[in-house]
Amino acid sequence: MATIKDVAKRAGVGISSVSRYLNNSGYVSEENKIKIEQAICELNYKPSYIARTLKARHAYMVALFVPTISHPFFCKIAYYIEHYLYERGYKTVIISSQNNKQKEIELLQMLEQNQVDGAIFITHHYYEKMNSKLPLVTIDRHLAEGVPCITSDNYQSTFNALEFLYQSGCKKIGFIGGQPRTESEVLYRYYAYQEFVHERDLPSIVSYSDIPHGEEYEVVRAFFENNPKTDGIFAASDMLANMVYQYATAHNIRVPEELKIISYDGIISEWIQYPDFTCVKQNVEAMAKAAVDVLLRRIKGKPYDKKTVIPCTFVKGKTT
Amino acid sequence: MATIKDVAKRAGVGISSVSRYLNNSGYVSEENKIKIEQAICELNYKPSYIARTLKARHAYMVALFVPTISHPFFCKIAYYIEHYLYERGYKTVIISSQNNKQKEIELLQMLEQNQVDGAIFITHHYYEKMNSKLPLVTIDRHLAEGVPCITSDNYQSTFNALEFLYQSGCKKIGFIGGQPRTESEVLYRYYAYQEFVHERDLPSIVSYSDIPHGEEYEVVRAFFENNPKTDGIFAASDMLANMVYQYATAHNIRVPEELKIISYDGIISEWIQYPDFTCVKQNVEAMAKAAVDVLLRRIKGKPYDKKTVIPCTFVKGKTT
DNA sequence: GTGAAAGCGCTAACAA
DNA sequence: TTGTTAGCGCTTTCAC
Repeated sequence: MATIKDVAKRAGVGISSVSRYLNNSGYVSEENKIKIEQAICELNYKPSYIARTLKARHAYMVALFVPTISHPFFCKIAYYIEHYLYERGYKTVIISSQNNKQKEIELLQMLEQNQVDGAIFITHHYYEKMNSKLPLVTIDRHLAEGVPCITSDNYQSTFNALEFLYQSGCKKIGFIGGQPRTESEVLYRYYAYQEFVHERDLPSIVSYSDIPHGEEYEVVRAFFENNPKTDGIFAASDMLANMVYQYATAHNIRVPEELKIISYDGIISEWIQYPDFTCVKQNVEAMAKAAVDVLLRRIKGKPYDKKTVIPCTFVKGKTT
Repeated sequence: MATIKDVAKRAGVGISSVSRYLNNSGYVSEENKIKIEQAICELNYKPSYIARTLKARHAYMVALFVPTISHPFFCKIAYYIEHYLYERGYKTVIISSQNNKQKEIELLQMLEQNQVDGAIFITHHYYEKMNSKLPLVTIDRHLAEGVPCITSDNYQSTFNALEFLYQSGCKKIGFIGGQPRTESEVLYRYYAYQEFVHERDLPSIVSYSDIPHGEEYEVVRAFFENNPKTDGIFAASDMLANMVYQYATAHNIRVPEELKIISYDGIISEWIQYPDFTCVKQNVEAMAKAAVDVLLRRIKGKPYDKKTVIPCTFVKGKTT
């Protein structure tokens, strides 16, 4: 590996001239520029990021913390975050935490050691140690006082979707969702439902618990056995909506004639396109862009918004 | 940020004693150990990864190159790769390349600058510059001579699946797959089909082209219009299998009575569980583990296998 | 305009 | 056993 020293020697100039040339800082004569360019080319020299980081105190890396990267929503947002970070010159270190405290601690160390410049969180844990000084941003989660948060308008879009079901004639509208373990923007989907049925004087038909992975169908089955006359479902995730549809098919309940379904997220549908769910689609790309933007503002010491709300899109499909 | 110097001063010892203490190398008296521990604690000192890397020439980071992280197969394998790398003390930098040459070049730079210690490739491009000296590993792709490759036994498992269709009574078995743009292990799914129908003296009914994202259904439709009497389908991916099922449902073709479907991958099915496809499941976790293992052997200069073949699992569902 | 020199925080060889 | 010292590759004053 050639170093800056080798380049300087070969070009017959000083080290700092090479450095100035590389960083476009200070003056380098045309004559020397050419010599340096040649030397760099001949030696196939690449400046060391590591050494630069040691001096400059930034690594151009950001850590992305997700509960699991193997999930439709998280991998999609990871996709856009990586994209926008890359566009701004940053690499993405992925940490699939499995709610593993140890990984959280390592992240803090990475931050403190300048191995990464900041972090984006999309996770369920609450971390007391994460004070607002560190360059953090969260998506859909409240981490701590002062940590900026990007979220979709869970409340309003859920409310609108419910209104749509109501206007379509549903009188027994159910809510099926997994209960988040911590304070999270996702809770607002549930709040919106409760306020909606209260306002409209409708019955509250709810399945809202911490659903273990793989138990989704069982939850849906139990829901329908307890509430067979439900004529509209708001499912808080793609996966649950699919289970509802599957249950309906298996029990000869016609969708949308007898049962209308609206799903939140609309991520899986892009892959399988069947059934064509009516859904509230989170604007994942915009959320990712905003997260990157706010984080880089923090890193660079620029002013930023404490909270950014991204509107959802209502997509009419064939299940309503 | 406290440095090793601060710790040494506070503990009243030399810098190298602290370093020795931290790295468990060389001798440090019990007395000094305690003093050092205290100083570290009081100052909340964390050794700088960056500075260490500069000296030691490795970053404990690995780059993972995928065409897109927003895809069931790639995000699942990314999940396991991150897991196993983490277990071995390495972080994962994700690069979602979109077949973007520029990102490839940056990766090479990262390698050359020791910003990452190695890379795992799951991508469609062929890169001439990637010589076998660099610590690379590929999954399901041939990159270049000498770059070790991890792959599932595409040929044998496809062949077995076709045999299963045949034994179940199918006489007109079709193959639908997207054609990889480069030499790839995935090609063997197609080869296996061709040899199978040749051996059994069956007609070759094939749709095999480079399918643009979103065009899957159109491809399936065209296939069935040209070959309406097909009674068995081997779909080279989850997504295509779903499209086939969707087409069948829409055209009142009963599955599995009139049409049997076997899907390769079986990843999406874990998310949606419907329909319950018979499928050839790649052992993603084992592939990831092998990739990490081979890569770290390369990085550490240990001997490794040029090619590792991971067996697939045949899972009987309700579409056959 | 330019280059020598002083670090960034750490490791490791070497002298004490 | 310990501390001093010379780098790792780069950036950045600061004299020349």
